Amino acid sequence: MARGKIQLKRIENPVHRQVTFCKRRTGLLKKAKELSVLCDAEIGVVIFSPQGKLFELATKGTMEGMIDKYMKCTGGGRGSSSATFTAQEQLQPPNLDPKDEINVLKQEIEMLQKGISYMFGGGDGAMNLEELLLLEKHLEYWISQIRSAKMDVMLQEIQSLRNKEGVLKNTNKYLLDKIEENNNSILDANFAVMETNYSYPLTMPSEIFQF
Amino acid sequence: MARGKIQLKRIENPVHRQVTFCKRRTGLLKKAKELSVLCDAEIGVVIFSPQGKLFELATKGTMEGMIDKYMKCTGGGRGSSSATFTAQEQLQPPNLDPKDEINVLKQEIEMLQKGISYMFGGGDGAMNLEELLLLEKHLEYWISQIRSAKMDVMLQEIQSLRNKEGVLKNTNKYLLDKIEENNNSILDANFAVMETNYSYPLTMPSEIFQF
DNA sequence: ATCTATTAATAAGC
DNA sequence: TGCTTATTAATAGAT
Repeated sequence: MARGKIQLKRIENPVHRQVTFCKRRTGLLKKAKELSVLCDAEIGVVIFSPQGKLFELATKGTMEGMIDKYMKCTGGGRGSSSATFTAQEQLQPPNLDPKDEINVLKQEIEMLQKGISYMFGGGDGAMNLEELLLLEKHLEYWISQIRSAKMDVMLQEIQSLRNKEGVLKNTNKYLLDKIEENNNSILDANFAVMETNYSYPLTMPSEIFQF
Repeated sequence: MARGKIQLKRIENPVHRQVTFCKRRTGLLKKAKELSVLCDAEIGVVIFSPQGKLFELATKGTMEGMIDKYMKCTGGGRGSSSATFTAQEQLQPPNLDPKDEINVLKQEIEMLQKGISYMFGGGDGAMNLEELLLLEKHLEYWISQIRSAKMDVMLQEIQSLRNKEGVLKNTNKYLLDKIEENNNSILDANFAVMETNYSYPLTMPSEIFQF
């Protein structure tokens, strides 16, 4: 997929093959993780390099758990090497084999980690313990900071508007008083002048003051 | 990788999720096959859909063979299945005594739970796994709901205050117009009346209108 | 399922 | 290995 098409056949040049193996292995595991996260799927990938080196990925729980699940699905009663782990299936608190207990605990941790990743959206599910501890320590602070920032802006806006409201109400009162006074002075003047044709409301429409 | 970036998190829309699952599952298996052919690697992929349906690929021999090979690799040589944590090529600190390992993991879990309790303030640290899973699934929804509720209240307040502001401004304008008119009518009347001692401001203190 | 506009992966080259 | 870049491949959203 770059600088030229590739042929879908074994790369003969050993160097090229090794480089490609490394790159594509990474890509494949990334894709598997993405699929798992995006679609809530449980995925296990096992890769043996030509030299027999193992690379693996289990997106939920352990690879052993995946294998057990796989065995059940395919109905294969064949115990094979995984017979050891079939007992792992949700045996409750009573006495667990240490290895099983470790697996159970690891699963729990992974789920907790995933939960936290979800909370923080961008998580790729690969947070380590140190990061999580730091997270724990500063979480409340972060949350309060973010909320407080948003809150400040909105409260400021509300306060500003309330101030405006107060000023405007005072202004209205002032203006109403003036009108009253004008009115009085006009009435006072009436004794000396002819009635004018002009008229205006002495009170404001009441709904104007309805809040 | 198309028509817009995607966020690396569970797709909430079930239809989209299903479609994406189908497409990416195909893509993943294709990539696995390519890697196997190009680099002469032996690859096994197991995918469980959210509904538990199984999809698999074994590029050489059978999946069972792969599993056996895997078991030999993990069980025999390299201690423990390091698949759980970050899955990939994470080398674990040498071999821990199983009992120690269990204690370490238990501590980790406790700390993670504490972290989550912190986030939710009221937590008593006694959440069980099921609760945590539920939490994980609905967390984003909860957060958005809570924030949206708060936001609604504040936006409503702001809108209400803005409305008040508008009404009050209009009222002020109306009142000012009336004063102007009154003033004019008084001036009109002046030709016939004696000058009165009464006076009033023709304009409002300017700072009243400063916002 | 099919069709594209885009993003993502990656072959080459250093 | 780790970058960078030119291209190809995968695929999100729409149909």
